[in-house]
Amino acid sequence: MAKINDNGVLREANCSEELMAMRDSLDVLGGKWKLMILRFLTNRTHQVIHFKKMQREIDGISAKMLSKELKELEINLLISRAAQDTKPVTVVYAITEYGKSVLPVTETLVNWGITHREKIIESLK
Amino acid sequence: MAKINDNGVLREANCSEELMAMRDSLDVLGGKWKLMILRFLTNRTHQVIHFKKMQREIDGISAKMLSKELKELEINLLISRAAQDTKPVTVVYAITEYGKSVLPVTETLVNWGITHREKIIESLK
DNA sequence: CATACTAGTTTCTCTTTGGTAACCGGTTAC
DNA sequence: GTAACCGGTTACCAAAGAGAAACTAGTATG
Repeated sequence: MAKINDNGVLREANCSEELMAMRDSLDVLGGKWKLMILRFLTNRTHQVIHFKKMQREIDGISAKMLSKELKELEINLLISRAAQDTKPVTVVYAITEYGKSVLPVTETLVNWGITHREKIIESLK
Repeated sequence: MAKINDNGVLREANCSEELMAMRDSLDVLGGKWKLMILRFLTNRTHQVIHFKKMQREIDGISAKMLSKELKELEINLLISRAAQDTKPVTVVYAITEYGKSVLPVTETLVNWGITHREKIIESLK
């Protein structure tokens, strides 16, 4: 859309809008852990996921970072948090319907990572 | 693939591989500027792009960061750098064929950013 | 009573990231 | 000569990111 000519004028406005949209995305999804957490929860919609389970299964994440990232994801309505009256207290985290809209992003990143690794291995031969 | 049962065992192995692939991607593409730069260059394949032009058109990036990020992208073969014997010296940056493989990633991020902004605006009404 | 579990929080520290501004060499236009 | 342009680099500094470890509170188990 709005790609009427190729001299760059209308295209440039379009491009800057695209970069702004990407900046919006990166502000919410950027950083070391957020997309990892979202992907993890998306893959486990059939399981009940607790804090400690996530910490054990997402490689390298500390309790501090996990806690902080979960809060931010909850504020942006990408995940839900539900404390249970069990003993000891357990908290169930899950991806929201809105959080599932991020799936295409993590999907492309997973695919790119796989082909990138293949390329690196190929280049070492 | 490998989704033989739903008790979590085979699925989990698959998931951890996915997270590793995403970690690989984020190591190369993560950070504040790399995907922005790649998207910018992808959109301008029909134009000659110099350092100063990028700095002017990628909102908020400093010469220091641009220089640093371009080096890292070049090392990973995602962009090419070609110094021209003009006066003053100009340097032409372009996306490589391999760099174009990142297009699906930036595309999903652009799309998600657009719908996310729409959602935020909607929620303010 | 000691230990262990969940779900975090707090403190301390180090590293990374990132911005500003000055600067460099070379060239060209006024 | 001086100012301006290109393509950066360097120095300085502040803020954020991130890890390790200790710690809290409540419950339960041995």
